[in-house]
Amino acid sequence: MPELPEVETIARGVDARVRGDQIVVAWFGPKRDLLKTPAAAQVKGLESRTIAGVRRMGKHIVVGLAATGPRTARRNGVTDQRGVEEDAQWIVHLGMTGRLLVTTPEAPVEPHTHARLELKSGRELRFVDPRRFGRLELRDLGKGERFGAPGAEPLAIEAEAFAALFRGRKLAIKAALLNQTLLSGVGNIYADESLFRAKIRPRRRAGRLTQAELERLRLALQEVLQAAIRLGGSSVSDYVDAEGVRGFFQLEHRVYQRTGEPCRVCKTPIRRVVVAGRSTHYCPNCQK
DNA sequence: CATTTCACCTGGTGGC
DNA sequence: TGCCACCAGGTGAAAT
Repeated sequence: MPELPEVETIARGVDARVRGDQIVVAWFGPKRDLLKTPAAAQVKGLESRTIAGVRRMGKHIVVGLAATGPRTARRNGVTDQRGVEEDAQWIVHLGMTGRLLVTTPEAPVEPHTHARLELKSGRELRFVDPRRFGRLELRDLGKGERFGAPGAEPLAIEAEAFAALFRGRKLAIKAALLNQTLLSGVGNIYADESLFRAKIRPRRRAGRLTQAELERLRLALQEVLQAAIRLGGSSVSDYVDAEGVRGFFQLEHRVYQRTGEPCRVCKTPIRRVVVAGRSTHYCPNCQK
């Protein structure tokens, strides 16, 4: 479900609600296939630590953790942030159906709730994921386990570096956009939407795109991701942010899941094909 | 090494 | 209503 804009929206929302809070109790459910770090080690790394901040890296949510010391003690309900130094990271990947929610401990526990972090403020951070394609991991920075997304950051990459990613590659440009070791954060929706806006067919070989096409693609990708972040992401079925609010970018989709509907530019019916094993939508007239 | 295919899961939808 | 096929925002392991 979540690609870069959805993960960014969630990370910002969670950060605003839990930054500076302290984890009192960490609980993990019986389904352990989604734990990359054993539950006991995650509990140990989380309990009594302070949340230094929450941010996005690629499609991952990085929860920065710091030792709770006198400098982070809460005074008058406000946490003093001075001296908070991240010494561990809780890495959350949402997979297809994962959600990270800030609730109260009394809120009904939804089915497929796999983790609950009870916070000192009275809030609770929950991870819910029906399909269990998500992953939870604890990294100890003291052991040099700092998390780094493998691919380039799509919102920051510049023209030359972007072009270099695809040089000499024979695979379809759509498949290349989905490869997280090249770019981290692009998924099925934004691959299709950026290719439409750049007027490039998804099955074109990546290495055959011209310099001009690659630059159109980079700018289209950055624009579509930024626009989606502004609208809180795309809610195709059940995506919601940290507060349970849906995004609105699905209203701006020009090809994704619009098979057979008229192109918003030229009225040609949108076509669906399978590329890299994923549904791929494009306008056969606008995209060359 | 590069690229493709498939398995991993649950749940919703639409056809019969 | 039930049953079944198919589809879904992702990604890693296995095969080619």
